[in-house]
Amino acid sequence: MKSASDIALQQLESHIVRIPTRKPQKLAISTETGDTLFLIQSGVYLVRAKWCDGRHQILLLLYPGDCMRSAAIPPLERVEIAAASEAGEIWRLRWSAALRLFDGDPNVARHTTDRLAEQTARLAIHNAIIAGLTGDERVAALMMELALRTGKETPRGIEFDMPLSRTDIAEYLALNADTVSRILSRMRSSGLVTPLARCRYICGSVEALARECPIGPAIRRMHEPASSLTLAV
Amino acid sequence: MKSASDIALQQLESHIVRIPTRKPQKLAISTETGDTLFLIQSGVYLVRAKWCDGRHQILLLLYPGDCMRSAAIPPLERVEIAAASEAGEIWRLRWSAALRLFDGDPNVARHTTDRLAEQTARLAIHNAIIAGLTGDERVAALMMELALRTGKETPRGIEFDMPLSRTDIAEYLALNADTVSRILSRMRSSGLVTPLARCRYICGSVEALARECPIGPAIRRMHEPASSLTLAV
DNA sequence: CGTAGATTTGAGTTCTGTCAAATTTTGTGG
DNA sequence: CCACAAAATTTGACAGAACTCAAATCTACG
Repeated sequence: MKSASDIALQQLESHIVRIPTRKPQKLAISTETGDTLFLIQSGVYLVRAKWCDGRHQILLLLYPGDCMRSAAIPPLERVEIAAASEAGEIWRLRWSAALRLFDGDPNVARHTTDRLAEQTARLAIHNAIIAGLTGDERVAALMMELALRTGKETPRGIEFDMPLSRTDIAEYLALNADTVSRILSRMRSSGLVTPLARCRYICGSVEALARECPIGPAIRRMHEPASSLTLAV
Repeated sequence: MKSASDIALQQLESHIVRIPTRKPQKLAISTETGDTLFLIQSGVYLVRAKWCDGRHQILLLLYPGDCMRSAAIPPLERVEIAAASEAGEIWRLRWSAALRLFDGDPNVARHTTDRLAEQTARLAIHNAIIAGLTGDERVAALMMELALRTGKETPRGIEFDMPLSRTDIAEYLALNADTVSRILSRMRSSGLVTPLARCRYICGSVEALARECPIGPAIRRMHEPASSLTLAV
């Protein structure tokens, strides 16, 4: 069964640039390049901003199905989309081409617009996380996000990859890499998450994680697979 | 001369609810109400989220010309749009009605979509401000934002209203009201801004403010009146 | 003029950042 | 498969920025 968006995307074939990526690969987003739409096909990506004085910051995580419009990126010095997963694929097309498609197919326009609205909501909730939660609560929120978005159910809990290094986590959660390391040590010893391998964790109970952070329910609604925000087209 | 968006908005007359507001007035945004589009006509508004434990937080400031789609608001407990200016006007229409209009007039669709993308960029830059700047730098960023968005040039500098209370500022910048008060005292004594009256300031040099915060140039590009992001329709 | 609310300021505490050293992990070549 | 170097992570000790609590002061408004 083909969904409307599949059909619409076929019409775009000629305009889409398919970009397979490996782990540290980066796509630059500059204002000069012109307005661009990115469609995440597989893998996790980081939207990272770099400042004048060499400081970095991760604004947003992108998951499969997400859309990202470069005009929605603030005019910071340098912004890039960095591949966090070992392998992934991202599609790129000019916003003007997307607009032409939208004119012809309102359903695709709606789907994309709704996805972009979801990005906005994710930014807002991430704002709330950074602004209002303690370090431990922020890390718990990130674990929930990754477990719900990319995890797989197993008899022992939800298993998921952690594609972010300590530095990445710190840049995403507005913490220090040393502090992140300390917090993860505490989470390990309290049994909230258990490392299975390098960059792979298992979480016995997402409920326990949710109890660790005051906006747990909102994070669940935002990232849970069958969420009302994941619009069927 | 009528702009395209003016003409398009005329077609919407029958669907728009015009809401004049006074200072502490609040418009509730709930997921049950359905997807809604808000158009700021005049005044400054706060998008405020309330958490379970009674804590508040201001996610975003809205200025005249801004659009806000309720689907772009995260599923937090309670979210509301609060009037910050003494008087203002905000228009409300259902997203479904907006979509019908978009189908008929691609220009309005583009204008609205671009405005919503600008909101996303504003959220992202606010993220960067909260995540990476010190308290003093954050307040400087807020002053720049208000001065550039709502200020008027005078021989002595830019004059602007401060529609936010100390508590509001604290909720917006992820600080404590006491800390905000201390920072404002320092800014007064260093002459970066000078109070003219209750809730009214004059800033002698926006450049001096920009020097106080590492992402000053980005804030300028984001909020300056003739910015490339303010799209002419 | 008096009261309620907002703001300012001080003193002490806590969380997180900074710096440095130890330890683990990863990648490379023999 | 092992040894080695480079990078990432962990952990400790200390410092600093911001929070909490409390009291004093100011402002708006009836």
